[in-house]
Parts: sequence; C-alpha cells; structure tokens
Amino acid sequence: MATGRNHRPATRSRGIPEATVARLPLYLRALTALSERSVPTVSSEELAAAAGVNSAKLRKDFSYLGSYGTRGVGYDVEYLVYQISRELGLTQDWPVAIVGIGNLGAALANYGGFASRGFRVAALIDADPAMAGTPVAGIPVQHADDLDRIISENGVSIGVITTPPGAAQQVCDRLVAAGVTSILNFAPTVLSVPDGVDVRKVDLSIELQILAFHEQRKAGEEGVDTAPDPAAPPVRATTGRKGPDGDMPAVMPA
Amino acid sequence: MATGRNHRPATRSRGIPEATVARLPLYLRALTALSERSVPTVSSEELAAAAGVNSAKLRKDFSYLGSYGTRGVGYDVEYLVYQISRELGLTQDWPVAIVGIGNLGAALANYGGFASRGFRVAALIDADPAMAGTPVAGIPVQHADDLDRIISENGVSIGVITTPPGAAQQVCDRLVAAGVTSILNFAPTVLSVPDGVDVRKVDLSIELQILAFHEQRKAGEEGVDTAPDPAAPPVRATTGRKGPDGDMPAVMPA
DNA sequence: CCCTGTGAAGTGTTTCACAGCA
DNA sequence: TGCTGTGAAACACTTCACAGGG
Repeated sequence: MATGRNHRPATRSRGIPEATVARLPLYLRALTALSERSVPTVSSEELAAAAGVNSAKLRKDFSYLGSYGTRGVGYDVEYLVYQISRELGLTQDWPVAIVGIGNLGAALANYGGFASRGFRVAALIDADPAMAGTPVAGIPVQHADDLDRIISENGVSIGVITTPPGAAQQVCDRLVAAGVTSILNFAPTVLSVPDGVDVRKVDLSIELQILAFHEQRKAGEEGVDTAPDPAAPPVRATTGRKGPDGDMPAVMPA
Repeated sequence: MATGRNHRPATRSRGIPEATVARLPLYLRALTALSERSVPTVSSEELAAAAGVNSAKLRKDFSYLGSYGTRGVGYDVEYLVYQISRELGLTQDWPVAIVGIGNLGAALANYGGFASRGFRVAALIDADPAMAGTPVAGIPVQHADDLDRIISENGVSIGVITTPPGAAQQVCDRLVAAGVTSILNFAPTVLSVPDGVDVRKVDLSIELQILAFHEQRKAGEEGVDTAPDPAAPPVRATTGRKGPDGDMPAVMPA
C-alpha cells in the first residue's frame, strides 16, 4: 500500500484485523455462490475450501465479527451474507468515479462485477476534451475541468485512478481536495495523501515481478534442493560490497 | 492469495521474506527513476520516501539481499538497480501469455508498462473463433484450442487469466498442464492449482470492498472517537446468535 | 559525524488444540 | 457426537535503537 492512513493503532474494542478485513470479500463471494444454489448452511471446513483458506483461519476471522455460527451445525448462509455485507459497508450504495478513460479505465467501466454489491459507476472523467460526451459503457465521459463539481454532486467518496503515471498524483490531489477519502490506484506511482485518506493500489508489473522472483527460484531449485553452502560469494574488486551472488556486469542489460 | 505453493517454510539460508519480495519492485521502480535522472547515490531515507515506505524497513529489506550500501554515504543507484533486478529474475526475459482477450485482456496487452523490464507478451489466446487472427496491440489472437502448443512453443511459464470467472479454472488447468507454473488471475474466482504452481490474484471488487469497509468506519467515526462501550448489542430472538451490532432485516437488501 | 546494517523488542497474523455448546 | 469459538503457542513482520565502518 502507498502512503496513507494507518488504520487506528488498534485501540482494542471494535478492531477487526486488517488481514481479516481483506478476506471478508472472499468469504462473501463464496457465500453468495452458496446462497444462489440455495444452500441453507455451511460448515467452516466447506466454506474455507470454497474461499481458498483454511478453516481455523476462517473461524478466527468470524470470531472477530461475533458468534454467528451454531456449534455442531455450521453457519446460516443468508445470515452470514448479511452480516459480512453490513460489516463491509455494502448495505449502502457507493458511487465511484473513474478518472482516466483509456484502455484500462474503459475496461473497468465495462466490467460487470463492478456494479455487484454496493458499487455504482457514478462518473467517468478524462482530461481529453475530445472524449467529453462520448459514452463509455453507457456513461458519458466528462471533462477533468469539472472534476470538483462532479465529485461533490454525486457524493463520490471512492475514486479510481487509471491515468498515465505522470498524471496520477495531480489527479489524486484534486480528488482529495474534492472530498474523496478512498482511492484505488491503478497507475504505477506512489501516491501521497493526507491522513485520513486510504489508498490501495493494483499494479500489474509488481505482481508479475513477484511471480518472476518465485519462478526464478523454481528453475534454480531443480535437484539442488538441500544444497550445501555455495562457495564464498565473489566480492567486487574496487569496494568491499558483497552480496550472496552475482557481480555487476561490465555493461548493464537494457 | 488463492490455493497454491507455500513458498518453502523458510528453511533459513537464502530465504527472503515474502513481504520483502513484494517491496522489491517498488524499490526498483524508484531506483529506475533516479537512474534516469542520473542520480549516482541515494540514502535509505531518500529512497524510502520515494518508494513510500519507512527507512528502517528499507534497510532491513536490503540487508536480506546483502550489504550493498556504504556507511555514511548511501547506496549506489546503478549497482542497486542491477542487484534487485537480478534478485527478481528480471535480467532474463519472461514470455507471458494472456488468456481471455476481452476488454481487460486487450487493455493489458496494450499496457506499455507490461513490456518494461523482462516481460514480453508472447501470445494472446481467446476461445472465440471470430477473434482468431485479429491483431490486438499488434499481436494476433490465437484460438484456445491451440493453447498447449502455444505455451510450449513460446516457452511460456507465466500466464495471465482475464477470462470470465466461469472459464478461469478450466483455463488454469490447461495452462498448468501445458507447463505454466505462475499464474496471475484477474478473474474473480479462487483457483486451485497443484503444489509448485504460484497464483497471484488481482481483484477489483475485493479492493473496493476493503476501501468501503474503512470508508464506512470513517463516516461512523465523526466525533465518536473514544466512545464508551455501546449499549449491549441486540440479540436475535429465535437463536442465541449475537454480533456487535445490527440484526437481520426482514427483507434482504438486493 | 553520518548513514548503514542488525540484534532485540514489539506488534500482527496464523496455527494448534481443545473446551464447550447444540 | 460434531463443529464452533478461542486461549495459547508459533511464526512473520515491523520498528527501535545503536554499534560500527567509511
């Protein structure tokens, strides 16, 4: 996550751990699927499997919300759907504005799952005057000059940034000034925001790089599993710098 | 994260903490920007600010890679760029296949930052025969029937899934069968994969729901900061179920 | 004297294992 | 008996604070 609010240093009481909050949407999705299949109750084991976590973790997570299960039986699906929805704030409607209607912004606007449960694309905003008025996913694009008005008129408190990286911080500042207090950033930039504003980021290239890291390990791992300590690492001639492996090449790779 | 590999239970030795791995791309990005501005060295404080973390964390992170800094001075930007790139496996080329060329898949294919450092879109795959041959971002879309061949011929080990949720698991299975061992999943589905396969997910609606959770708290927080224990929570009449607040409504909200 | 590198302390998260209730 | 709810142990991650090298 970027700079931003530090979610209250857990003053005890109503503090649900961040890790738990991040899993609630997963449980909710699994429960919604069960609900659609009219399954009345579910055990922690079954629900955990559907959500891709282990059952102890799930039970601990639910224990932070209250005692919503029945010993010997499991959880009432409908009841739990409601409780988690309420906890996540999805029983109300959240108007969202997307700023930057390029390929990605348009794709998000068209994304069906967006509207699911509580979220509504209230406005599309772009800096290109040529786009103003053009409908994307049935919603007319508005010009960035009117950002402030658009945000307040629609009561938007959640903004999605899909601009090029160079514009992201400026857009962020304007959104915050207009009253937005939660931002989902798709631009590959670190956003700085005042206290009280939440930023979450979605970053394709970071995810790929993390995968590449593990992928590389897998390749090197083949047969060399419990390898004995490799020979002492090469040390750079000029300075005393040392690392576990690999020295600086004469020519940097492009 | 979905089901998947458990990244070696930290057998000590060369084990870089997962949290550190997830930040390396952030450092790399900040360093690349400095490098482009021809900045020769940077202190942990400066670099941390640019990456949006605190300096103690950054120094600790770097300490897992080796001793790449100079006391009293800081870090050599070029040298560090190289070391982190190498650690992340970005000194080699990773051919990536995108499966599911709808709005999102096309947007990702067009996304410039994709090709940056080590990644190359090697193939676009879709199940719609009508799309076969159509170029997207200059790359012709191929039919899903040939998935297996496409993956092996291009030596793809990283797959990106941008299909509708219903198709995701099946596509995942086929990718894995074809030799893919890292998957980036954009579909809102829990994927199950065999051991040794990594899955990371990017999920818009989960991120929005997490933001909504905090957003809701902010709204309720106004002036009620150190509120004394609220009155005993209402208890559901029929059963002994109890939660911190809010009972089941007569009619579920749509 | 400045800034890195790192033990040690602190905090958060996961897992274990079982008491207790339906 | 079966499954939830939860203390307590184990583990992971972050922050502190300072020794020590350039």
